[in-house]
Amino acid sequence: MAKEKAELLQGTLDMLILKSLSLGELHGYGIIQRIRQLSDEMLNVEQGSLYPALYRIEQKGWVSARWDVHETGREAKFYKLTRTGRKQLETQEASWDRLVLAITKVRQATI
Amino acid sequence: MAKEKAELLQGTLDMLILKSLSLGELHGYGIIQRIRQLSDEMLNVEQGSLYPALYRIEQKGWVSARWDVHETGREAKFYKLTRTGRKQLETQEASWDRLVLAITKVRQATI
DNA sequence: TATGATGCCTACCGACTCTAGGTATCACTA
DNA sequence: TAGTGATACCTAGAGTCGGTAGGCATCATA
Repeated sequence: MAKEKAELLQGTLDMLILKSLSLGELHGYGIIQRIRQLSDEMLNVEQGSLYPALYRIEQKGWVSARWDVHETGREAKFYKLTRTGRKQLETQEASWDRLVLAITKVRQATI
Repeated sequence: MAKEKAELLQGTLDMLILKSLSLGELHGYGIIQRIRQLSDEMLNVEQGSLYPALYRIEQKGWVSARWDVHETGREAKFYKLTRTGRKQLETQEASWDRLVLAITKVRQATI
């Protein structure tokens, strides 16, 4: 991982994928680019992390996939958020917020 | 895990332990209590998570340990942040801040 | 022609947290 | 006095997940 890239914590990748798909259908490689772009280059998801994650997420029914050809003429596998996936995204965002809040409390402690 | 407890993400436990020790020497069981208390009961560290984590952290030289008797008359193993540990805490807090910032950016995206 | 970007995938590793057990002491209560 | 819950330590094993490293194909560009 490049020196300036923030490393992902286990459990955050799913949320990032779901979030990027909530903005519209995307193929795998595009998810990586979207996350990198939206995070101002701070987050770099490795392909070896993404594809297994997509598989897991699809198994859980949070996304649906189909092969298609995009405007450049290349084939790619497009993923789309399902209704369940959208709910899951909300759940994960809420958990994230709780965790950030809790950790903030601990860090503010000065006793 | 109780329904209202936020689950820990892998990688956050070290920071919480180091932070709680930065407020003063503590024994293992006390670390759990301090984290729970400081987080307003939102974070509950399991013993099976804590003790191995303390061992790892001690191996890395971030804390030093000694057996002692505390005011209640009971024996306990007291942990103290080392200079290296304090540096590590700063590093981990900075990483955490970067990650939170990056994820916030992604989540704010609306395209 | 070759290199880099795009696009997909898998196998294996390493790190970490949790569950579930075990042991012992102490205070309190039925 | 027997039992229970809190305090205090520990370990083994399982499961999850992200990263590394590899492979393959296409396309544009140098």
